[in-house]
Amino acid sequence: MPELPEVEAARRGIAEQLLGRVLVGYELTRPALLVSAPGLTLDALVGSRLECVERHGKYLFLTFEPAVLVIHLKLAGQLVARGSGIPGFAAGHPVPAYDAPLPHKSTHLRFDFGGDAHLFLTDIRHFARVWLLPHDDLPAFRESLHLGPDVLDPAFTVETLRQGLARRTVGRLKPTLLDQSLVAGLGNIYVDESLWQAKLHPERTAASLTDAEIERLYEGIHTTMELALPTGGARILNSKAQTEVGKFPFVHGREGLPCPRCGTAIIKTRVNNRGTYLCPHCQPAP
DNA sequence: AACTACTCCTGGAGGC
DNA sequence: TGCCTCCAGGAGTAGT
Repeated sequence: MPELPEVEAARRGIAEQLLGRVLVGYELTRPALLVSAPGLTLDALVGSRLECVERHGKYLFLTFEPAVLVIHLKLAGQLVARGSGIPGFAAGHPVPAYDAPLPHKSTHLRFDFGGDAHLFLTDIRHFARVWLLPHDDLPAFRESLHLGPDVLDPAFTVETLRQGLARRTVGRLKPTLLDQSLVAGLGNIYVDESLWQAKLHPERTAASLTDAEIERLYEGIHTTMELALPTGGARILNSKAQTEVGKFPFVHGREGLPCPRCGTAIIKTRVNNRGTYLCPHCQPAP
Protein backbone atom coordinates (compact mmCIF):
# COMPACT_ATOMS: atom_id res chain seq x y z
CA MET A 1 0.00 0.00 0.00
CA PRO A 2 2.77 2.48 0.67
CA GLU A 3 3.63 3.60 -2.85
CA LEU A 4 5.78 6.42 -4.10
CA PRO A 5 3.96 9.34 -2.37
CA GLU A 6 3.94 7.59 1.00
CA VAL A 7 7.60 6.61 0.79
CA GLU A 8 8.50 10.09 -0.41
CA ALA A 9 6.70 11.52 2.64
CA ALA A 10 8.89 9.32 4.80
CA ARG A 11 12.03 10.41 2.96
CA ARG A 12 11.18 14.08 3.42
CA GLY A 13 10.38 13.59 7.08
CA ILE A 14 13.65 11.81 7.70
CA ALA A 15 15.61 14.36 5.67
CA GLU A 16 14.10 17.29 7.53
CA GLN A 17 14.15 15.91 11.04
CA LEU A 18 16.77 13.19 11.42
CA LEU A 19 19.47 13.86 8.85
CA GLY A 20 22.79 14.65 10.51
CA ARG A 21 21.77 13.13 13.81
CA VAL A 22 23.77 10.37 15.45
CA LEU A 23 22.15 6.99 15.95
CA VAL A 24 22.63 6.29 19.65
CA GLY A 25 20.72 3.03 19.94
CA TYR A 26 18.04 0.77 18.55
CA GLU A 27 15.71 -2.05 19.43
CA LEU A 28 14.93 -4.82 16.95
CA THR A 29 12.00 -6.85 18.27
CA ARG A 30 11.37 -8.94 15.15
CA PRO A 31 14.74 -10.11 13.86
CA ALA A 32 13.21 -11.57 10.67
CA LEU A 33 12.57 -8.01 9.52
CA LEU A 34 16.28 -7.48 8.96
CA VAL A 35 18.52 -9.03 6.35
CA SER A 36 22.14 -8.28 7.17
CA ALA A 37 25.26 -8.81 5.16
CA PRO A 38 27.55 -11.42 6.75
CA GLY A 39 29.35 -10.10 9.80
CA LEU A 40 27.26 -6.96 9.99
CA THR A 41 24.74 -6.03 12.67
CA LEU A 42 22.89 -2.85 13.53
CA ASP A 43 25.47 -2.35 16.28
CA ALA A 44 27.80 -1.19 13.51
CA LEU A 45 25.64 1.90 12.99
CA VAL A 46 25.46 2.98 16.61
CA GLY A 47 27.51 6.10 17.17
CA SER A 48 27.47 7.14 13.54
CA ARG A 49 25.66 9.96 11.82
CA LEU A 50 22.79 9.62 9.34
CA GLU A 51 24.50 11.14 6.33
CA CYS A 52 22.04 10.77 3.51
CA VAL A 53 18.50 9.64 2.78
CA GLU A 54 17.39 8.77 -0.73
CA ARG A 55 14.45 7.09 -2.38
CA HIS A 56 14.16 5.10 -5.57
CA GLY A 57 10.66 3.87 -6.28
CA LYS A 58 9.39 2.39 -3.04
CA TYR A 59 12.85 1.77 -1.58
CA LEU A 60 14.47 4.05 1.00
CA PHE A 61 18.25 4.21 1.34
CA LEU A 62 19.66 5.52 4.62
CA THR A 63 23.39 6.08 4.44
CA PHE A 64 25.55 5.90 7.57
CA GLU A 65 29.32 6.02 7.50
CA PRO A 66 29.80 2.30 8.33
CA ALA A 67 26.96 0.88 6.19
CA VAL A 68 23.69 1.51 4.37
CA LEU A 69 20.18 0.67 5.49
CA VAL A 70 17.62 -0.13 2.81
CA ILE A 71 13.94 -0.10 3.78
CA HIS A 72 10.90 -1.36 1.88
CA LEU A 73 7.53 -0.94 3.60
CA LYS A 74 5.75 -3.38 1.27
CA LEU A 75 2.01 -3.59 1.96
CA ALA A 76 1.56 -2.36 5.46
CA GLY A 77 4.72 -0.79 6.81
CA GLN A 78 4.76 2.64 8.39
CA LEU A 79 7.52 4.95 9.59
CA VAL A 80 6.78 7.32 12.44
CA ALA A 81 9.23 9.72 14.08
CA ARG A 82 8.56 11.29 17.45
CA GLY A 83 10.40 13.19 20.11
CA SER A 84 10.33 16.42 22.01
CA GLY A 85 13.13 17.89 19.89
CA ILE A 86 11.47 17.24 16.53
CA PRO A 87 8.05 18.02 15.05
CA GLY A 88 7.63 14.35 14.17
CA PHE A 89 6.08 12.78 11.12
CA ALA A 90 4.12 9.70 10.11
CA ALA A 91 4.10 8.02 6.72
CA GLY A 92 2.97 4.76 5.23
CA HIS A 93 0.15 2.41 6.16
CA PRO A 94 -2.40 4.18 8.40
CA VAL A 95 -2.89 1.19 10.73
CA PRO A 96 -2.14 1.59 13.56
CA ALA A 97 -3.34 5.18 13.56
CA TYR A 98 -0.56 7.70 13.09
CA ASP A 99 -1.17 9.09 16.58
CA ALA A 100 -1.41 5.71 18.31
CA PRO A 101 0.88 5.07 21.26
CA LEU A 102 4.27 3.65 20.24
CA PRO A 103 5.76 1.16 20.34
CA HIS A 104 2.76 -0.74 19.04
CA LYS A 105 2.67 -4.54 19.30
CA SER A 106 3.59 -4.56 15.59
CA THR A 107 6.49 -2.15 15.99
CA HIS A 108 9.45 -4.25 14.91
CA LEU A 109 12.28 -1.75 14.94
CA ARG A 110 13.01 1.46 16.84
CA PHE A 111 15.92 3.75 16.14
CA ASP A 112 17.07 6.21 18.81
CA PHE A 113 18.49 9.47 17.56
CA GLY A 114 19.39 11.16 20.81
CA GLY A 115 17.32 12.98 23.37
CA ASP A 116 14.01 11.23 22.97
CA ALA A 117 13.89 11.34 19.17
CA HIS A 118 12.84 7.95 17.85
CA LEU A 119 12.03 6.46 14.48
CA PHE A 120 9.58 3.55 14.67
CA LEU A 121 9.04 0.97 11.95
CA THR A 122 5.66 -0.69 12.46
CA ASP A 123 4.18 -3.33 10.18
CA ILE A 124 1.02 -5.23 11.06
CA ARG A 125 1.44 -7.72 8.20
CA HIS A 126 5.13 -8.52 8.58
CA PHE A 127 5.98 -8.03 4.91
CA ALA A 128 8.32 -5.06 5.29
CA ARG A 129 12.06 -5.66 4.90
CA VAL A 130 15.18 -3.87 6.01
CA TRP A 131 18.58 -4.67 4.54
CA LEU A 132 21.91 -3.74 6.12
CA LEU A 133 24.71 -3.58 3.58
CA PRO A 134 28.32 -2.49 3.35
CA HIS A 135 28.71 0.42 0.96
CA ASP A 136 30.58 -1.79 -1.46
CA ASP A 137 27.60 -4.11 -1.78
CA LEU A 138 25.14 -1.37 -2.60
CA PRO A 139 25.65 -1.13 -6.38
CA ALA A 140 25.11 -4.88 -6.87
CA PHE A 141 22.14 -4.83 -4.51
CA ARG A 142 20.51 -1.97 -6.39
CA GLU A 143 21.13 -3.73 -9.67
CA SER A 144 19.43 -6.84 -8.32
CA LEU A 145 16.25 -4.83 -7.73
CA HIS A 146 15.87 -4.18 -11.47
CA LEU A 147 14.31 -0.79 -10.90
CA GLY A 148 13.45 1.40 -13.84
CA PRO A 149 13.61 5.18 -13.55
CA ASP A 150 11.79 6.68 -10.60
CA VAL A 151 8.47 8.32 -11.51
CA LEU A 152 9.76 11.67 -10.22
CA ASP A 153 13.18 11.37 -11.87
CA PRO A 154 13.59 13.75 -14.82
CA ALA A 155 15.02 10.72 -16.64
CA PHE A 156 11.48 9.36 -16.74
CA THR A 157 10.13 11.04 -19.85
CA VAL A 158 7.36 10.36 -22.34
CA GLU A 159 10.05 8.86 -24.54
CA THR A 160 11.21 6.54 -21.73
CA LEU A 161 7.65 5.40 -21.25
CA ARG A 162 7.16 4.93 -24.98
CA GLN A 163 10.30 2.80 -25.23
CA GLY A 164 9.36 0.80 -22.15
CA LEU A 165 5.92 0.06 -23.54
CA ALA A 166 7.37 -0.80 -26.93
CA ARG A 167 9.27 -3.68 -25.33
CA ARG A 168 6.02 -5.10 -23.94
CA THR A 169 3.72 -5.27 -26.85
CA VAL A 170 1.47 -8.04 -25.56
CA GLY A 171 1.17 -7.13 -21.90
CA ARG A 172 -1.82 -5.32 -20.48
CA LEU A 173 -1.38 -1.84 -19.12
CA LYS A 174 -2.03 -2.50 -15.47
CA PRO A 175 0.50 -5.28 -14.88
CA THR A 176 2.92 -3.41 -17.11
CA LEU A 177 2.73 -0.26 -14.99
CA LEU A 178 3.03 -2.30 -11.80
CA ASP A 179 6.31 -3.72 -13.10
CA GLN A 180 8.97 -1.70 -11.28
CA SER A 181 11.51 -2.29 -14.04
CA LEU A 182 9.48 -0.12 -16.42
CA VAL A 183 9.01 2.76 -14.00
CA ALA A 184 9.57 2.61 -10.25
CA GLY A 185 7.13 3.83 -7.63
CA LEU A 186 3.64 3.00 -8.86
CA GLY A 187 1.48 0.47 -7.03
CA ASN A 188 -2.05 -0.80 -7.31
CA ILE A 189 -3.78 2.37 -6.13
CA TYR A 190 -1.90 4.95 -8.16
CA VAL A 191 -1.98 2.85 -11.31
CA ASP A 192 -5.78 2.88 -11.11
CA GLU A 193 -5.79 6.64 -10.57
CA SER A 194 -3.29 7.25 -13.38
CA LEU A 195 -5.27 5.15 -15.85
CA TRP A 196 -8.45 6.98 -14.93
CA GLN A 197 -6.71 10.31 -15.47
CA ALA A 198 -5.52 9.08 -18.86
CA LYS A 199 -8.94 7.59 -19.76
CA LEU A 200 -7.34 4.24 -20.49
CA HIS A 201 -8.71 0.82 -19.61
CA PRO A 202 -6.27 -1.28 -17.51
CA GLU A 203 -6.60 -4.19 -19.93
CA ARG A 204 -5.58 -2.24 -23.01
CA THR A 205 -2.36 -3.63 -24.42
CA ALA A 206 0.73 -1.47 -24.63
CA ALA A 207 0.88 -2.10 -28.37
CA SER A 208 -2.61 -0.70 -28.90
CA LEU A 209 -1.73 2.75 -27.54
CA THR A 210 -1.45 5.68 -29.92
CA ASP A 211 1.24 8.28 -29.37
CA ALA A 212 -1.41 10.62 -27.99
CA GLU A 213 -2.56 7.97 -25.53
CA ILE A 214 0.99 7.36 -24.32
CA GLU A 215 1.33 11.08 -23.69
CA ARG A 216 -1.98 11.07 -21.84
CA LEU A 217 -0.78 8.17 -19.72
CA TYR A 218 2.43 10.00 -18.88
CA GLU A 219 0.48 13.12 -17.95
CA GLY A 220 -1.99 11.02 -15.97
CA ILE A 221 0.78 9.51 -13.89
CA HIS A 222 2.21 12.94 -13.11
CA THR A 223 -1.16 14.53 -12.38
CA THR A 224 -1.82 11.71 -9.93
CA MET A 225 1.55 12.21 -8.25
CA GLU A 226 1.00 15.97 -7.98
CA LEU A 227 -2.30 15.33 -6.23
CA ALA A 228 -0.91 12.69 -3.90
CA LEU A 229 2.46 14.13 -2.90
CA PRO A 230 1.22 17.11 -0.86
CA THR A 231 -0.93 14.80 1.27
CA GLY A 232 1.92 12.36 1.79
CA GLY A 233 -0.46 9.71 0.57
CA ALA A 234 -2.45 9.97 3.79
CA ARG A 235 -5.58 10.98 1.95
CA ILE A 236 -5.57 8.04 -0.42
CA LEU A 237 -4.70 5.53 2.27
CA ASN A 238 -7.69 6.73 4.24
CA SER A 239 -9.78 7.35 1.15
CA LYS A 240 -12.94 5.65 2.27
CA ALA A 241 -13.08 7.51 5.53
CA GLN A 242 -11.75 10.91 4.68
CA THR A 243 -12.28 11.98 1.12
CA GLU A 244 -15.38 13.46 -0.38
CA VAL A 245 -16.75 12.10 -3.64
CA GLY A 246 -15.31 14.04 -6.55
CA LYS A 247 -12.06 14.78 -4.78
CA PHE A 248 -8.84 12.84 -5.05
CA PRO A 249 -8.70 9.84 -5.07
CA PHE A 250 -11.21 9.69 -7.88
CA VAL A 251 -11.76 5.97 -8.40
CA HIS A 252 -9.86 3.91 -5.85
CA GLY A 253 -12.20 2.40 -3.28
CA ARG A 254 -15.19 4.13 -4.90
CA GLU A 255 -17.17 1.24 -6.32
CA GLY A 256 -20.73 2.34 -7.13
CA LEU A 257 -20.00 6.03 -6.64
CA PRO A 258 -20.26 8.44 -9.57
CA CYS A 259 -17.24 9.10 -11.73
CA PRO A 260 -16.23 12.73 -11.01
CA ARG A 261 -15.88 13.33 -14.76
CA CYS A 262 -19.02 11.79 -16.26
CA GLY A 263 -21.20 10.54 -13.41
CA THR A 264 -21.15 6.90 -14.47
CA ALA A 265 -20.89 4.51 -11.53
CA ILE A 266 -17.34 3.38 -10.81
CA ILE A 267 -16.94 -0.38 -11.11
CA LYS A 268 -14.60 -2.74 -9.32
CA THR A 269 -13.03 -5.61 -11.18
CA ARG A 270 -9.95 -7.76 -10.98
CA VAL A 271 -6.99 -7.39 -13.29
CA ASN A 272 -3.94 -9.55 -12.73
CA ASN A 273 -5.63 -10.73 -9.55
CA ARG A 274 -5.56 -7.17 -8.18
CA GLY A 275 -8.60 -5.19 -7.13
CA THR A 276 -9.08 -2.62 -9.88
CA TYR A 277 -11.37 0.40 -9.99
CA LEU A 278 -12.35 2.19 -13.19
CA CYS A 279 -15.03 4.21 -14.92
CA PRO A 280 -16.58 2.03 -17.64
CA HIS A 281 -17.57 5.10 -19.65
CA CYS A 282 -14.33 7.10 -19.50
CA GLN A 283 -12.16 3.98 -19.79
CA PRO A 284 -13.79 1.82 -22.49
CA ALA A 285 -12.78 -1.84 -22.51
CA PRO A 286 -10.57 -2.92 -25.41
C1' DA B 1 8.03 -13.69 -23.12
C1' DA B 2 4.32 -13.14 -20.39
C1' DC B 3 0.76 -14.74 -18.15
C1' DT B 4 -1.51 -17.06 -13.67
C1' DA B 5 -1.31 -18.82 -9.12
C1' DC B 6 0.72 -18.91 -4.99
C1' DT B 7 3.37 -17.27 -0.94
C1' DC B 8 4.55 -14.34 2.93
C1' DC B 9 0.88 -12.12 7.20
C1' DT B 10 -2.76 -10.22 10.07
C1' DG B 11 -6.21 -6.43 10.95
C1' DG B 12 -10.59 -5.09 9.66
C1' DA B 13 -15.03 -5.54 7.56
C1' DG B 14 -19.11 -7.92 6.85
C1' DG B 15 -22.32 -11.91 7.39
C1' DC B 16 -24.97 -14.50 10.46
C1' DT C 1 -21.02 -10.21 21.39
C1' DG C 2 -18.51 -13.52 18.81
C1' DC C 3 -17.18 -16.65 15.40
C1' DC C 4 -16.29 -17.31 10.62
C1' DT C 5 -14.78 -16.01 6.00
C1' DC C 6 -13.01 -12.92 2.91
C1' DC C 7 -10.18 -9.24 1.50
C1' DA C 8 -6.25 -6.05 1.22
C1' DG C 9 -1.69 -5.83 -1.57
C1' DG C 10 4.51 -5.61 -3.15
C1' DA C 11 7.27 -8.56 -5.02
C1' DG C 12 9.40 -12.89 -5.69
C1' DT C 13 8.93 -17.51 -7.52
C1' DA C 14 7.16 -21.65 -9.70
C1' DG C 15 4.46 -23.44 -13.20
C1' DT C 16 2.13 -23.05 -17.76
